[in-house]
Order: sequence, then C-alpha cells, then structure tokens
Amino acid sequence: MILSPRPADAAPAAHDRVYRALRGRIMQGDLPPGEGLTLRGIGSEYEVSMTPAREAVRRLVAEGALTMSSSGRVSTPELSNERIEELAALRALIEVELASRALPRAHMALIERMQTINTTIAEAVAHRDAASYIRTNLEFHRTLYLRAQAPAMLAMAETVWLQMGPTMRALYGRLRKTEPPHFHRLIIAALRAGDEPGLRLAVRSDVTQGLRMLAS
Amino acid sequence: MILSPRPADAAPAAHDRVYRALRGRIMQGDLPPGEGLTLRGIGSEYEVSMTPAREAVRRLVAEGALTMSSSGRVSTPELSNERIEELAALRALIEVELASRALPRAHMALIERMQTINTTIAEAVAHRDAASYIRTNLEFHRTLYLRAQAPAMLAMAETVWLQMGPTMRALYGRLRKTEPPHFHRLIIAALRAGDEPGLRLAVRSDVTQGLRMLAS
DNA sequence: TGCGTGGATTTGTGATCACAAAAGCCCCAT
DNA sequence: ATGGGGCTTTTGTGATCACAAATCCACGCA
Repeated sequence: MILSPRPADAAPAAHDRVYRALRGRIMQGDLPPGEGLTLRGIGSEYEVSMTPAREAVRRLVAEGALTMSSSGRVSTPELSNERIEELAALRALIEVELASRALPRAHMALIERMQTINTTIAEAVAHRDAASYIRTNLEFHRTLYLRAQAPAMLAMAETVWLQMGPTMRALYGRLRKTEPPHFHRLIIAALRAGDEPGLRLAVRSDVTQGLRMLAS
Repeated sequence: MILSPRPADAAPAAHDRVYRALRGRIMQGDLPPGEGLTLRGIGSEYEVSMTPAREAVRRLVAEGALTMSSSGRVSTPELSNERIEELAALRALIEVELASRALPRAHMALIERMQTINTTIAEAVAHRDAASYIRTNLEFHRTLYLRAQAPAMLAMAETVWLQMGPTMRALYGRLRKTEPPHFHRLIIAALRAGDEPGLRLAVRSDVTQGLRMLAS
C-alpha cells in the first residue's frame, strides 16, 4: 500500500513553492505596504515562467495578502485605519476563541515551549529586529492555537495575519520604545493557572495592542 | 477625466466570470459535497480555455470553497462534523459582531427590507426549494451585515458561507419539517427594539441552528 | 517651467501545446 | 467471483506566444 503519493523528498509544485515563499515574506513584513509586483518579475526571481507566478499571486490575492487594481496590477495592500481596526477586531474574536479552546489541552511542555519562544521575542525586541519580532511573535501565538485542534479557525487567523503583514512591519518599524512582551507573560500565567477569563483578556489585550500605537 | 477604467458594459475578464459563476453555484448549494470538477470540463462549460478555469479554481480553493487532492484533483469539500462545528462557531463569532455593529445604523427601511426577504424565505420553505431557501437566507443576513460598514468581516463571513455551501444543501435537503424562520423574527424584533443583547442572542441562535439538525 | 501628448515599453490575459502522472478500465489468472 | 497487471484515457502543470491595454517617458508647446 502506497501511503504518500508525493514523497517528502520530491520537488514541490513550482506554483506552490512560489506561493509559500511570497506568503512568508508578506506575513513577516518583508515587503512594505504598496509594493508593486509583476508576474514576470516574480517569475524571473524564482526561475519559473509566468504561469506558476500567476497562480501564486492569484492565491495570495484571494487571501487578501495582495491587492489587485482594476487593471490587474498587484501590490501589497495599504490598509486604511478603519481596515486595520477591523482586522484587529477579527484577530480578537478568533484568537480569543482559539486560546479558550486550547486552554484545556495545554500541558506543561507546551507552556515551556511558549516561554522559550517568548525569550526569543525579547531578544528580537532588544535588537530592534522587526522581521524576527513579527515572525517569533506569530510563532508564539500559533504554538498555542495549534492545541485548539481547530484548523479552520487557525486558517482564518493566519489569513488575518497575512493581510496585516506589510502594515505590521511599517508599524513596528517606527516603534521607539523597546518594551518586553508584557501581555505574553499574562497569557502564560493564565495558562498555568487554568484561568480562562484571564486568558481571554490577556489574548485580547495582546492582539489589540497594536491599535494603541496607531492612535498615537 | 475618466472615472471608470472598466466601463459597466464592458465584458468582465473570463476568469472572473467563471469564478463568479462557480462561486454562486457553490454558495447556494448547487453542487453536492464531494462533486469532482475538471479544468477542461469547466473550460468547455463556460467556453473558455483551461487558463481562466484554472485561475477561477485556484481562487476558490484558496477560499476553501473547493478542496484539492495531492494530485491536483479538485472537488467540493466533504466536511467532517468537527469541521462543521468549527465553521458554525466562526459564523457565530463573526456574524454576532457584524450584527452588533449594524444595529446602531439600522433604520426602518432596512428592517422592512429584511422583513420582505423573510417572506420570500417562508415561501421557499413552503415549496421545499432548498436552493432558493439558502440564497434568500444569505441575502437576509447580508442585508443586515452590509450596514455594519465592515468589509473585511463581511468577506470572512462570506468565506465561511462558501465553505459550508455544498454541505448546507445536503443538510437542508433532508429537512422534513417546514418550519418558518423563527430566529429571523427575533432578529427583526431586536433590531426594532434596539436591543443589542437580544440581537446577539438571536443571531447566534439562528446561525448555530443547523447544528441541531446535525446532532439528530 | 509646467503640462499634455505622442510613441515605445511593460504588463496582464487567454489560448495552445508538450509532458508526466494519475485514474480508469478491461482482461485474464487464480 | 475476485483481485492484480498492463494499457489507454483523462487530467493537472508549466512554458510559450499573440494581443490588447495600461504605463511610462521624453519631447515639444504654451
């Protein structure tokens, strides 16, 4: 019986490779808001023809990671303040629910792993490394949410992250103060205590924290 | 000055036309769960080549409206019970928020329009017309949520509807009893009274109502 | 100096083709 | 009857090309 029709060492499809590469760069804020992209440019960058580039772009546009003008030009989105508020509210709604579902399944090894990630985040903040900060911050959240065993919800949350990627970078880039991840400690403490209301509040606070920078 | 680069009477892009057609059919449950689709089949059905068909399918797969096997075969999703519960929970989270945001902006004309739609829904139920039921039911909800002025949230809600489309049809298809839309009346009453807690409860009840059929 | 306006260039779209792999299928051996 | 083997057909993928529209840029006029 053949279990894996596509062996792990096989080369992934070209369009998927391009998709993953672009997605990663967008999510961790590698691309600034409003950055224009061309199919031929993407194709030559990843050494593929226009066809896989087009499919990867089409997929990212469908996920809201890229915007497409009426003439078909694609670029990273420049989000209005209202859009940012909406996306933050969506993060709050979905991620609070994910955290709540993960709580009863969170064991000690998970909490310790999150604490380790938190240390890495603190280092990224100390070194003013925005890309590393965003990447490890998302890893912190994803580590918790994976325990919720709710793939559809996690996918939705990641879609929101993706949409905020370029803007997040621009936002955190202008962050002067190097504050440690305060709410992350609250999240870990609530997990330890099995305190669900506290966890929900901590996650909501952490997720909407970026809005306060926007208001200033 | 030219305001609209693409006039209203211009032919839309082929891939977009195919996308919209498929999306509509999927959302209103025209296609049963597990239905297989081929690029060449879609292409010949809409009289386009494989290229636009592929782009439309890629977009729908990205939105979760279609699933893709490891070999690239596409079909409408067959949702597990856990997945259905997740999607219903997402509907509850997002749509309750949308309704809450729409409440202060809901004026009399809107409520009357919703009541008219509700009449159409009752007729669809009476005639056992599952497709019409699903379509007008979604129109009822969308009419309210449009007032929330939250396009990102509405898009998320529609994505969830899309994912549930084929399953909804199968679910409502086996619905014996022709019950009028009870919770819709509660929603309208809460809107009239400006009763936010009542509205949230009514929307949550309406949205998770399908789960009770599943449990039986 | 500012600003349209022309052509040259870039860019997305859709069609077509070659190719490899997956799926279907039929027939035969057990 | 049933399961497997080999062949045929179907199907997705990626490359390439023609075309039209959008964009860009520089030139010349006011």
